[in-house]
Amino acid sequence: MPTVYEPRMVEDKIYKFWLDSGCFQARGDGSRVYSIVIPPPNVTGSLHMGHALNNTIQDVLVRWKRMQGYDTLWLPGCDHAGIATQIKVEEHLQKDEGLSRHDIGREAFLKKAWQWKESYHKRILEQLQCLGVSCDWSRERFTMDEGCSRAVREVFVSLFEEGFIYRGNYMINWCPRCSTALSDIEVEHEDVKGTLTYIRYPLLEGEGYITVATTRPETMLGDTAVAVNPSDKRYQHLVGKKVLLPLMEREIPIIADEYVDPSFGTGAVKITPAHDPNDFEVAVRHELPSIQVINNDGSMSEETGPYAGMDRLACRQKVVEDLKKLGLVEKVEEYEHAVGHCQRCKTAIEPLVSMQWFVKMKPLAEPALKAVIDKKISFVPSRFTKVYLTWLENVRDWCISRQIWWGHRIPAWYCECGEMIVARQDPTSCPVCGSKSLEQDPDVLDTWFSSALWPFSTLGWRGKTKELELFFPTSVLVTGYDIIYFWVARMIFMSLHFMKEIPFKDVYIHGLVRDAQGRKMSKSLGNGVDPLEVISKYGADTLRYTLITGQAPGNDQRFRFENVEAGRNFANKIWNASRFVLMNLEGIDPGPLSENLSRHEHWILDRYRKTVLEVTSFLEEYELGEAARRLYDFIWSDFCDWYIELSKIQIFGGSEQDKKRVLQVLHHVLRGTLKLLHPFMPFISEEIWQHLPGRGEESILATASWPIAEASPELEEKAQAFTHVLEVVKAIRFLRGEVALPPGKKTKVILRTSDEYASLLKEEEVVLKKLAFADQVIFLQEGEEKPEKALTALSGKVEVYLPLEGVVDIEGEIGRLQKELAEVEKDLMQVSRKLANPQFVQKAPPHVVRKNQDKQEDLTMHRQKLQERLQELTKLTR
RNA sequence: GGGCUCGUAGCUCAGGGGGAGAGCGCUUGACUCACAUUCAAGAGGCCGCAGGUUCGAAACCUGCCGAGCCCA
Repeated sequence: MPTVYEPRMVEDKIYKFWLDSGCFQARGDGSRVYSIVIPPPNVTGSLHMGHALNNTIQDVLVRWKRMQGYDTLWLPGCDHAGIATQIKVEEHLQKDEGLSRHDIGREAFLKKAWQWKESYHKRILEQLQCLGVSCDWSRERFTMDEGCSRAVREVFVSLFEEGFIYRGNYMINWCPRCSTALSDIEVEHEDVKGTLTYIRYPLLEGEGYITVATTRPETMLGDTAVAVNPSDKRYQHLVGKKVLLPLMEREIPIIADEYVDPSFGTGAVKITPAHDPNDFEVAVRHELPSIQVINNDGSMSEETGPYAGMDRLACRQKVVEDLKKLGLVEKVEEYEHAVGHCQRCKTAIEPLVSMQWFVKMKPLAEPALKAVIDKKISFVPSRFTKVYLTWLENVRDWCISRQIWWGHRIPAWYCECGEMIVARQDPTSCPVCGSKSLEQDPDVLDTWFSSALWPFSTLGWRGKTKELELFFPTSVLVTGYDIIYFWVARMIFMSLHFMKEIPFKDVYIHGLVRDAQGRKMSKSLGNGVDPLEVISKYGADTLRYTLITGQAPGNDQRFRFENVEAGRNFANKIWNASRFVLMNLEGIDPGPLSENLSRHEHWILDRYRKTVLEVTSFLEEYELGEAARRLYDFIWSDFCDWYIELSKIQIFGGSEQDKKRVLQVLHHVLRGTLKLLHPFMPFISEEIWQHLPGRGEESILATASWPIAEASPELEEKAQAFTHVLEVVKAIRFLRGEVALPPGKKTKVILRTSDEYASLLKEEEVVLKKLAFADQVIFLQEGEEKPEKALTALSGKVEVYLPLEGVVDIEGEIGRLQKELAEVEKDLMQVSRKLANPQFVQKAPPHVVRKNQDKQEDLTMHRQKLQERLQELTKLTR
């Protein structure tokens, strides 16, 4: 084994080893089940850090549960990502061939899109595998594969038949660049600096005018009313009157509606039903006509007369100019307001009335709310419950038709007789008139429509498959908070409606991976870090470790290379600690632990036992970061810094029997530690495992059993004594550090203590010599005379002296001890004050009181010994 | 405007009613037979501010200030 861990020599080989063994495949043998369906990555491009985090979390959970003996299914797959992929393919087509999708036609375009899908799908698969994910590749799915498409069609037709899907002319969000409708949540609101233009609308009868304020003057061409709040005294006399709409010379009424906010602008607002969602609602209530003045491509419509054909923004300027000429612009104010932008292309959204397909949300949302309120589904962390609930409580109907080509085509046909047919099977003739001239709706469904079915469509629904029976509902969904609305909520209501069951029990929400400065990683900023580059440079285990430890549930994290290096160093530490154990185990089968263990062996076994308990319970609470950090501390500090050093005493200087016993302990602890480590760092742990003797039945770590630990007061007690020894070691090291003694320079150490500790420390003399670099340890009883020129430290009840003739600077030593004394006195004051408070003694739990009493006792003794020593040293200076 | 997160060591962040933690950085010393991607030792913090609850608050509650996110 090389002295430095080289992931590149290991990872591909190990992944292939796992695949060949079939250990990632769900068994389906009826044992207890743990299942996850992957949030399917988009086939638009390559994986980013967010994917790396998301999939690492899932892999940690799945590997852990697999080791616990569950029949685990982690079902992988990809999403066709309608608009996003279509944009990419269009760009590609334009760049390579200078053609638009309309130039080549629907069929040819779809062929290109499928080719795109094939190549990126392959890439994503490889990337996931580089990360080490333990997906069941035999069950991989794609949102547009045959089974998923069948499920989409079934769901669409069923919902239509049940009246949950309807088609109609309603206000939708239109992206002029993508030329498609979008759902409400695909619109991102951004504050934009704009203007608020105050326009005078002359009253039809008599003198005067009513002034309205608007951020979009060009839409006035489509106004069909002016509205005021019914309670607004300023305008009550005008309600029911009419104004003459300038430029258009149209008579429009002044109406009263609660929607109007009297404090906005002048308190009177223009109503443009065709281009504003709120105005649309007002128009419905007051039966106002709707005039479309902006076309789907963002140009002005025929309805606008002289403005027809102008771009909407150019028209805005022209309208204001013309109104100014007529003296109808009262004023123009600067104004900041939120403007909707297309999530995909960032173009400003145009609200339009358009013929689209919708899902009626209220009745579907209700059971989805109930399932979460009743705690059938839990969000982790729980604060995301509220995010989910408030959205669903206020949800509006979902526009699901998209005017693009890449996706599931809407299964609706229109006959020349006007009949509409929605069917599971493609119709050949009209059931009403018998005509064979049917045309399918050209639109496709919102990508999230198929994603909403993912947990059951991938398991074979609507067939009654064994997979559905065994693995549904799934155990947990792991995803980011950014798609709670898009995906989580929709999966829940679709599943409740069609499966009559929740899709998953827990929803584990993680944060975003940001750059080192805390900015969102994005293509336009160019600050993204490619997970594959990190993997090729540092190894997949290191990346996984970095992402997992950088994470607290639900919180964003920054990706910093300092942390990556820490992870790399950790991997190397594990590698070398294992190398040490394996080198010494060469040719030896250690067998089970022996009965007669030394104190420090009990100590490491106790530390290990606690680590097992803590790591396991952290995992149970989805505290993956804490679990990994806990393991880090155990491996680096307890196992490497202390125990391996201790074990060298017997390995290099003990009897054969001692050596064998130590190797048993080393082997036992390493074996268990590799298991604990495996979910987090699967490659390195498996590679070492394959070198480990005495694996028994457990030839593959990925399917080895998860360690079990129990409370053990006896072990704990035995281990406890050893911590005193370690304290003395630390005290000696501290004193050596004070005078910068190099480790090679051995010293004499004098310990003065009561009998009880003296016998413990005498028994552990070798340990003291080894770890504290001492060549001689002298024990003095209490009362025996102390050394004069020596450094002093206190470790509990043990006085530690380092007699260093010629090195000891008495003045310096006095100064140091005085500083320490001040500290001790400060602490002692605090504790004493606490204990002097009768309320504290009375009300605080007994163990806390006891603790403080002990502390007071220790500090008092400490103070006394410091004072004595200071006196002695002061005498020497005279 | 409503909701949520965050404010802890120089930096990045864990933690969380009863002795302030990690990694990196810094200082000192060391190529000691697993590892210099290392080892040993150390310095460094009114835990954002102000009230409240409590025997006890960095933690819980309220308000404020600052950073960010989501929704309208």
